[in-house]
Amino acid sequence: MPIKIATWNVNSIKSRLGGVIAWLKENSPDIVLFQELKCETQAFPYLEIEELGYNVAAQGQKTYNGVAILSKFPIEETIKILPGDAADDAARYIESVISVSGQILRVASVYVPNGQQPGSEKFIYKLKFLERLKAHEQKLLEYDEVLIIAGDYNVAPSAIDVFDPIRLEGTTCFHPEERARLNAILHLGFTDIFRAQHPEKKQYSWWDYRAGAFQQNQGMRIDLLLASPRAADLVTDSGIDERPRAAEKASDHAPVWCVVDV
DNA sequence: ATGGTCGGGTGCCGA
Repeated sequence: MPIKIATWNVNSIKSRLGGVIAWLKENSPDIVLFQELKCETQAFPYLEIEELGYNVAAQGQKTYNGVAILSKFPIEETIKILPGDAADDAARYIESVISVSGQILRVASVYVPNGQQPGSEKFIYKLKFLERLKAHEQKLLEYDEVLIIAGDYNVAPSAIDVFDPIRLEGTTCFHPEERARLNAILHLGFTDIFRAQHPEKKQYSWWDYRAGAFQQNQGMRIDLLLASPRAADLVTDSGIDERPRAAEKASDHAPVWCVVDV
């Protein structure tokens, strides 16, 4: 049974709701992973989303961050924090077990910190967050499940994933320390679904609002769907839908999707 | 060109 899974950094669910609902209606993804809700949990537009046939698990906070999981299938259990740092209460991680006609699927929506500038305190927090994510994903791999951990990783994996790799080398989202930590996650056995399916394709998932970056296609591929070995074996299709990025009042990220035949 | 444009929330911060 083909299951369509999408990840999308919406950059404020409340200001994006019309476009998000239109995209959900047009594309009918079965599971959707949101980042950057920018609203508190109780302010999530549950009614409007549930009306489309989704169950919702959300973890928000005031002003910043915020992640959610939408599923047309029952959500069995959910955790709302990334283990490994009890002092970190930022709403950057949510993970659910989803039951698809008797089969178990585990998905997570992750919003990796942007990191501001290399060397800054926020950059160190980003690197530590990626290490925490690796430790958790390593544990999850032991379950040998169909597992997809997707979201805004805020790291472009390789030179092909940024519009000017020479100029951008060493800058935020394309720094060797970030790539090393993302690669450490991939080396656990995760597959970057889009890249595995489209080895040569230069396509981005994020474009800066400033300086006409989208119009000039000056972007980065920082929104990733990472599949466990069992999930990777079931992927039949994937892509990045740039159309919503061209719309009025667009998020600066495009949705990235895949199909898993469970 | 070391800028620029967004959203949140009400002064700037984060991206």
